[in-house]
Amino acid sequence: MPSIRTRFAPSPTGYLHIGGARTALFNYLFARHHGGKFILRIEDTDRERSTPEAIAAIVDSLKWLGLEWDEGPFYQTERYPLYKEKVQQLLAAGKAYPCTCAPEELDAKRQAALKEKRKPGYDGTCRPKDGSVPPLPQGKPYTVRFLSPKTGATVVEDGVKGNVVFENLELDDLIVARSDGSPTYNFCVVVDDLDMGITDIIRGDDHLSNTPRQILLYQALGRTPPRFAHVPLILGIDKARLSKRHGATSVTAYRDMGYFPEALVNYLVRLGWSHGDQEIFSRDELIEKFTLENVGKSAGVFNPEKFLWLNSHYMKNRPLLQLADEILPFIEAKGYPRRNDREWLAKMIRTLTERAKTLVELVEMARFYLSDDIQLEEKAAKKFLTPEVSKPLNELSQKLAALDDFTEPAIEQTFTAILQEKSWSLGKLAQPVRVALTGSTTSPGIYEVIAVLGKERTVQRLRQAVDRIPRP
RNA sequence: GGUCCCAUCGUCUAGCGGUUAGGACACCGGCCUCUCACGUCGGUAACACGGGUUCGAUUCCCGUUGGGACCA
Repeated sequence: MPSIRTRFAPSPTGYLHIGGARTALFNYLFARHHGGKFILRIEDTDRERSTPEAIAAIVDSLKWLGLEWDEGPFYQTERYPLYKEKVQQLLAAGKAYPCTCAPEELDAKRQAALKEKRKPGYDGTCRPKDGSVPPLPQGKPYTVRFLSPKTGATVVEDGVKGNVVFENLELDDLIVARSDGSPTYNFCVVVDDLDMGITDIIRGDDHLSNTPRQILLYQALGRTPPRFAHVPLILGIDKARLSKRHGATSVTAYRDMGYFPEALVNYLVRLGWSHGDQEIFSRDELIEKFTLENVGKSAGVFNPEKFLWLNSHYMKNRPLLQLADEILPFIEAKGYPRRNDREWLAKMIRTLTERAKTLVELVEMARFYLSDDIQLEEKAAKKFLTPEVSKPLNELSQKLAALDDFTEPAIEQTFTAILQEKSWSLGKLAQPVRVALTGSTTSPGIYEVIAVLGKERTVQRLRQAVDRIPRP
C-alpha cells in the first residue's frame, strides 16, 4: 500500500477561516497518524479574488497552529500547462467535446427551464452522438465540456458519510475549460490531486456534491480516484454556516484576541471528532488517536464559551517564562511601558493565570502591575478607604518599608502582627490595601500582589491612599 | 426548485439492540476563602415525530418534520 498523502487546498481569497483550519488539522493529523505526507496547495486560479496578503495570512496561520506541511505550497496558477495538456487528453479521447453555445443562449435556456420548472442543466446541443470525436471549431470561441455518462450511478465511498449514491443522469456535462482556455475548479482539483499522488481527500462536506463529477473525471483520465472523507461544516449559533456575522472566524483574529494555538487546535479537533470522554489532547495524543471513524457526521455549532474554557486550561498549564514572552505584544498594544525583565513578568503572570482566560484578559488584569497611573474606583475607595483604616495602613506601610526580606511569608507576618494587635480579621485590612494598591476590590491574593509590586511601589501607593482618606 | 447530507441535554459529544442514557462547556447551589478567580462536591437538563423489524429499540429500516450544503 502506498504511503498516505493528504492535502489542504485553500483559496487565498481571505484569511484562514477556522473551518478551513479544522480541515487542515484533520488532514495533518490523518497524515501524521499514518506516517504519511501532508501537502499544501494554494488554489489561486480565481485571479480576481486571490491576493498575496491572503496567501501570507494562510501560511502564517497554519504555522502558528503548528500544522507544518511536508510539500508545497504549490500554486495552481503555475500549473496551467498541465491542465491544458489534460484537457487535450480528454478531447483526443472523446471524453470531452467543444461546445460553441453562447453564454447568452445558455442563460436564456436556463431561465426558460426554470420558468417551466424543469431542471436547468445543459441541454446537450453540442454533445456528440455515438462516441464520435468532433473536430475543434475554427475561428469560433468554444468551451470544453466533459462528456458525462447519462446512465448508471456513481457512488462516493466516503470515509465519514458512508456510501453516497448519485444518479449520473443528475450530473450534466460540466465545463472543463472556459472559452479563454482557462480550466475550471473541479477539473484542476482532479488533475492536481492526481498529479500530487493524493491518496485521501479530507475536506468539508460542502464538496460532497461535487465529488461524483470528480470521480467521473478520474475515470475519464484513466485513473482510480483517491479515497474521500467529507467532514461536516462548522455552524454558527443560529445553525447557519459559520460566517463573519457570527463574530470572529479567522485564525488570526483569535490569535490577536490572546488565544493559544494549542487551545484552538484542541477545540477544533473536538468539534466533530471525539475519543470517548477525553477533552484535553496533546499534539502527540492527537496524532496517535485521530481516526476518521471517530469523526461525526453532523455539523457542529461553534461554542465560544467552551473554547474559552480550553484556553484557560492551557493558560494555567503554560510555562511562565513562555507566557512572559508571549505577552509582550499585548502589553505593547495596550500602550503600557515596556518591561524587559522576564523574571519579573513571570512572577506577575503567575498571580494571574488562574484568573485570566486569554492573554488580552491577562494584560487587562495586570494593569496595576504595568502602570503606576492607577485610578481608584470611586465606590471601592469610599467603602474601604475610611478614617478607621488610616492608622493601620500607615503602620503597614512603615513596617513594609522597613522589611528587609520582601517575600510573601514576610509580608504575611507583617499583616498578622498588625491584625493581632487590633484583633481584626484579614479582610478588614486586606480590602483597603487591595483598593490602595490595585484601585479595585478584586485582584490576586494580597501578599502576592505586594510581593510582585515590590517595596517601593507598594509603600508609595499605600501613602497615596492614606493621603486621600478624609480626616474624621 | 432539483440533488445530497444530517438529527442524543442550550452547546460539543459518548453510546455501535437490553445502560438509573455517561462526560465536557455553560447555568444553579454547597464547600474552600483576604476580594475575584481556581479547585472541589452536588444539582437542573437530551434520545424531534410516526410507522415498522425484534422478546426488546436512543441504537436497524421506511416515512414525516426540522436544519444544512451544493447546483443554478
